[in-house]
Amino acid sequence: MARARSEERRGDIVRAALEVIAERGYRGATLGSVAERVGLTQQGLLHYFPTKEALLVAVLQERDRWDTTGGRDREGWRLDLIESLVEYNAMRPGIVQTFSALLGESVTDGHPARAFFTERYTQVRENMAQVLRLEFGERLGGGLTPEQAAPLLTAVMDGLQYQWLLDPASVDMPAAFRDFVRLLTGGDTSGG
Amino acid sequence: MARARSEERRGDIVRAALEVIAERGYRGATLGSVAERVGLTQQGLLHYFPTKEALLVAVLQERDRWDTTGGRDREGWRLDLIESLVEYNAMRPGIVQTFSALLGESVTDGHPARAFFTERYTQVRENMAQVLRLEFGERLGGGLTPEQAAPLLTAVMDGLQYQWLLDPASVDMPAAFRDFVRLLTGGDTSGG
DNA sequence: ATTATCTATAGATCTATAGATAATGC
DNA sequence: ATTATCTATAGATCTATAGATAATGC
Repeated sequence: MARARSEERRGDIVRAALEVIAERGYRGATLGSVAERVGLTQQGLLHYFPTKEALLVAVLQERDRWDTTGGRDREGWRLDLIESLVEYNAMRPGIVQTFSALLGESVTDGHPARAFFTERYTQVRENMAQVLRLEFGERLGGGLTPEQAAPLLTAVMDGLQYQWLLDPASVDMPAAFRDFVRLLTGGDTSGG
Repeated sequence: MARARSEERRGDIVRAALEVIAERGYRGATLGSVAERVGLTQQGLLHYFPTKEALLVAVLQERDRWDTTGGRDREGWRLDLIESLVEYNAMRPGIVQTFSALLGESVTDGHPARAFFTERYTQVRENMAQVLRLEFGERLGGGLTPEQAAPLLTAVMDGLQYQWLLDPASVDMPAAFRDFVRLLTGGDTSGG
């Protein structure tokens, strides 16, 4: 019972942290504001996560559960599932904002999420290359190899997220992503 | 004399701010650390920029001078100049880091750079569409219109910057960008 | 015993204001 | 007069530690 109650509490705290980080970034997020959101004092929160960085680690692990694109054991990805993921993301601006803010911060010197993102992107590029190879073989549109296309596919996903977060009315993220996939897979070149 | 000296000082301060923001982001950048870098006290710096936000505004204006891709009066851009810009960026990780960190932060609620980036991306997409139209007409690879391709081109530039900043040894940013341009312009599809 | 929370608080910072001092430019 | 800087400091925060209190689980 106690264990289960405790795990629940930790989950609540991580969810609150996701929200606060979306609103203010990790540096701007205070333990007090996360604690308040779950009805605890700041010191009460530290009982569950002994430091602010420990809470960040839990948040990053949550990301891996939520979006397994970077997962090592995910062989089952196909390009249309990635399109679906982008569509799903378009319905969850909060969570997209959390991780876009974290990615942005992570490039600063010595940021505690830096190693996480570096490793994650290495893995994501490998997985994307594998997905592309399995689905389209050695050559894609423009004569690109899967390894050449993988960082582009990844970049488009991230870059579109920023444009979309800044101006959702002007950027149709899923449609733009599908446009890119069409381009990549050497879709119709003739035009309408 | 005094005017000239003062402008110099302001320029020094903005350059120092670019560095500190690259290292810690805007929220993490303190006026004291910027001031120290130019040999002033924090209060001395406030003589030139009365608030932290005023300094940020100057930093964002500096971006517009440095990278005029978003400029309203830039009709002279061509795709190969944008490729050159990416190559140039690859030699300036510091400045790329500054603006990647700022972009990441800017998606958080009420961030003082948010309006700047929102407007800037609207302008950048328009400029990119114009460049693509002038150079390649109404249809690009995959049958995309210039307006469809513009957000993708923009997204690839930004997305590649994050991957490159996190792991410069693994991501050849200029080469990847050229790959994308080749893809976009319907380059060789036959493969090697 | 262990777990969950709280109050109190140390120790660091941070931005911004007030007001002094010295130098420069009419 | 104006400009450039400085010292002093108010007023807010922030993270993390110490230690108390109450409840839960052997």
